[in-house]
Amino acid sequence: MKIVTYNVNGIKARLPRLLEYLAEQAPDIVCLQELKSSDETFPEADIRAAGYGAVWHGQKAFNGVAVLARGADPVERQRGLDGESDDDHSRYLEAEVDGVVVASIYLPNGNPQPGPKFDYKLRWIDRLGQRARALLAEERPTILAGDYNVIPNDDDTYSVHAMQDDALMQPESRAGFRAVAAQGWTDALRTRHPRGGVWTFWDYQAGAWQRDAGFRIDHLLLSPQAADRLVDAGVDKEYRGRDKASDHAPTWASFRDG
DNA sequence: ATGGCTTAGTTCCTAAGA
Repeated sequence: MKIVTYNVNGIKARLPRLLEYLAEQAPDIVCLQELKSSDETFPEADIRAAGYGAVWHGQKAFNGVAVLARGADPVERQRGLDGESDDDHSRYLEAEVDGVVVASIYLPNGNPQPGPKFDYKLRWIDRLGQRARALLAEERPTILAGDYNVIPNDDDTYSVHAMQDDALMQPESRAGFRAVAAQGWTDALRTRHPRGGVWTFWDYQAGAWQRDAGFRIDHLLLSPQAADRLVDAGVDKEYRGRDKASDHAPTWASFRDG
């Protein structure tokens, strides 16, 4: 089983790329972020025609997350996180597919920092941690996949210097991410690339792709029951270089059948 | 770099992203 997290940066603009990816890689489960589409304009028919069922949590222009499953309809478990009743951002969608619990996560960017957007980011990480703890208690194969907007380690970026003031790698952002992981989650990419140097995002600006000036912010966190089945993990980097690509590349983990 | 692209909506400019 191959599960992918893919920040598409606009599902309408990216639909040809997404359908191409589904056809070429045939992933079993895909967690999408940054749909930038309302619920009403989500391209359900195109995705279904490609052989995938879907659940989605949209929002006009910004944010938006979805879970796709090949040859199956994901069963929604929860949309949004508890703990902040006036939070109207579509950033969390949890579903069950074929006995596996999956969440598609779009953690707030948090720039500029310091400031209210950074404070929201840190609160959101805490709220995610509370949900993650409840999920661990279920003792099931569970995967929290998404754009965490956190660079976990210094070797997860092309340049610590260039990113040192960015919300993505502030000590508080890293501490929040590590606190969630330390509950008992396994960072799938890190187990396969323990010395870092693997990127999932390359900025559109300043020739970042051409210079390979990227960093790792898209992560798959695995419950112990999922980690036990982990076979491999990586980044489908080639898709970042294609015409009209997202600034993120599809990031994946593969599993033995349970 | 207070922003070099890219996306979407209020479109022929502004806001947001990371």
